[in-house]
Amino acid sequence: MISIKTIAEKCNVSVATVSKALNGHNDIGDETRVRIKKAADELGYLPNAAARALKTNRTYSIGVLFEEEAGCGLTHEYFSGVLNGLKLEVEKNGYDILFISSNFENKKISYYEHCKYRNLDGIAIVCADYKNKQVHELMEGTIPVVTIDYVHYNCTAVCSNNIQGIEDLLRYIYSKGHRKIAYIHGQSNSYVTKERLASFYRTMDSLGIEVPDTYIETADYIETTKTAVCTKKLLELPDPPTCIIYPDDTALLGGMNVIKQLGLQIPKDISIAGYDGSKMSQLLYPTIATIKQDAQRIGTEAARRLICNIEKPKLALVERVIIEGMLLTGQSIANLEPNQ
Amino acid sequence: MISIKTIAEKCNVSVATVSKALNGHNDIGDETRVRIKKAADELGYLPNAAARALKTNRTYSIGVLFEEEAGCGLTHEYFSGVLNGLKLEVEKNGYDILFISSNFENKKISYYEHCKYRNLDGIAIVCADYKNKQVHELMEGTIPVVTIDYVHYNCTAVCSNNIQGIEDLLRYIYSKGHRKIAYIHGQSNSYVTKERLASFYRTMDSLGIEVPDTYIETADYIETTKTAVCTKKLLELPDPPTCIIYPDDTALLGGMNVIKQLGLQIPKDISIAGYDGSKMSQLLYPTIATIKQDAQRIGTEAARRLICNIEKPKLALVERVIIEGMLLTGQSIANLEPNQ
DNA sequence: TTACATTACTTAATCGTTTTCTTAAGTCAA
DNA sequence: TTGACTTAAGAAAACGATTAAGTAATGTAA
Repeated sequence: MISIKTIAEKCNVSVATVSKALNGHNDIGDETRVRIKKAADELGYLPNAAARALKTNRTYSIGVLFEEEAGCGLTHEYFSGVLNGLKLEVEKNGYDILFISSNFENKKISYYEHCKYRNLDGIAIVCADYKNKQVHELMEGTIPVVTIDYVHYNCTAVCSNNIQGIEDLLRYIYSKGHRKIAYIHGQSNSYVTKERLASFYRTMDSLGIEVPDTYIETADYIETTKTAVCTKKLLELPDPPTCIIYPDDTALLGGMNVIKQLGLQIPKDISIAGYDGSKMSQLLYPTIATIKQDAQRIGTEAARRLICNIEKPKLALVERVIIEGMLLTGQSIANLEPNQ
Repeated sequence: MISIKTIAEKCNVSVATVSKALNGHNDIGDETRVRIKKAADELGYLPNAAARALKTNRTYSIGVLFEEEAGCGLTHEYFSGVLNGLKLEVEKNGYDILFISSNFENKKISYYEHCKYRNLDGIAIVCADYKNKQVHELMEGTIPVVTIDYVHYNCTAVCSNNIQGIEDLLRYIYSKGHRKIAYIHGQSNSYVTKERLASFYRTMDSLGIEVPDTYIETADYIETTKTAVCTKKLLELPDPPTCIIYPDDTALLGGMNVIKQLGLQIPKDISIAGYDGSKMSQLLYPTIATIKQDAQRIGTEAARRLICNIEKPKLALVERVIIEGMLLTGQSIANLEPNQ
């Protein structure tokens, strides 16, 4: 293995000189520095990450927490988009990404312990169960953390603008003449759901529309069984809605199928909208009204803030970054006011 | 920081004794071992990964190559399924996953150099551009490698059974009475495509059906524009097919839309089939005939073989593992022989 | 009793870096 | 000439673990 020592011998200098030359210290003569750098190149020298980490307490690796509860996780287009953005930005800055697990040798340890053991420079929590105490231990520890779509007093957070997203979607639907709008929202305990639901009520309120309780249902994200049931229920109401908003584009499919099975047409008989702006939503027929979340950008931004907090601890800040989504109108919302 | 030294002082023994006690060497007395382990637990001791790696040349981390060329990559359900399986199995064995990039500090280095620098114990190539010389450098190096859906003389490979997959799909379509079957296949340079296409011709041959060249088209995976064009072209042939097989479930959507726009019904007027068995394919209306690839299992199996090769180099083997897919018949294939 | 094993430890070297403290040589002003 | 300063390099300790080699205390066989 080519080490600093090999170079030192070749150049007839000490290892200290080599180290300093390669790290750009200014107490090395120009001629010597050039000679050493040339030798390092020729020998194909690469520093040993472990040795460096041991000495400097910096690993240049970022831990990513990506828990997949209930089939969610890596296979979700939104989260993998975030991860992708994160990865690109982190790598651009010379860091690597390591997944945080709660295993160590044959036994279980906490996420935080795992991070300490691996000496991670920073942590990005992309997808996690925030009811898990271990996740809070992580956020309250001493390693810089950035959270995605979740706010904690001790961590920088990057969030999709769910409030604006729902408002935009709703105002668009309203502009097409809809007044009877139902909302099947996601699991009610999540941060994201709370924002979206509150924004739904606020926007409806500001539009002067009272929402009957029968128009609000709960279903899981991604899951289609429950949305199918809810859709049926909504359509069979004495005064059914003219438009249904789903938790996300995937969950929407459950409703879409029921609608087709009932022999109804979208958007002629019933309008529908999703959330996420998944690739698929724009490939369906008709294309779906939805809010495209800028997943990649959320990842990039999270990486940037995190690295900044790592490298300039004096300037470190607990920030709140909001990333705007974009309305995709699609063809799934009927125009109820042809005179407009 | 709690180190082996802290424990040694607390127990009045040398650091060597602590190290050996914790690592289960047998030249430590029972009473001492128990005392040391207890102290380690009480102090919340965790070994320093860097120090250990430096001394032992083992990092307990597995590099994953996951290149996203052209929007593919992490957001693809198949690949992220593989990654998920890989992650779970690797973690169960006390390893962590690190993404391999080609960055180091501010400059570019090769994947292989990156792996050497990080001292990775093994490498899983999940999604890569095999025309890239760097990928071959990786496969031909001295670090154990497992490849997914690609075979190289120097690496263990875990592949989805594409040959059987296409055969199963085709025989099912045949059994429903179809004889005029078109195949829009993926990019022709890939290993997977070659297998599928060959299997298509072989199966048709063994069924005694001659395939007109006009029934074979090329499109990209995931991409819908080209499949839309091809579908139109196929349907306008003087003697159009009764069934079209698409590169994958996503690319199929492009064709599906064209079909609907032409006012045709699936499967009454035209039958279609996909590949992958994506979640979405079974949520569409009608549900799609497709081959479900066992992505998670492919990941698990890859991890298992890789770790085996790492830990027992004497038994290390270049293996070829084939993972079977499963036919999902769906409702998208018309029954042309009602008497059957 | 001697010689040799066995047991249960300790000593010390080592992995590849970084960094503080020295040191030697050269420069320059008084 | 002397002392102070600057520059360019080296020596050595340190990071936290592992491990080969050494050592004392005990047991045991001839």
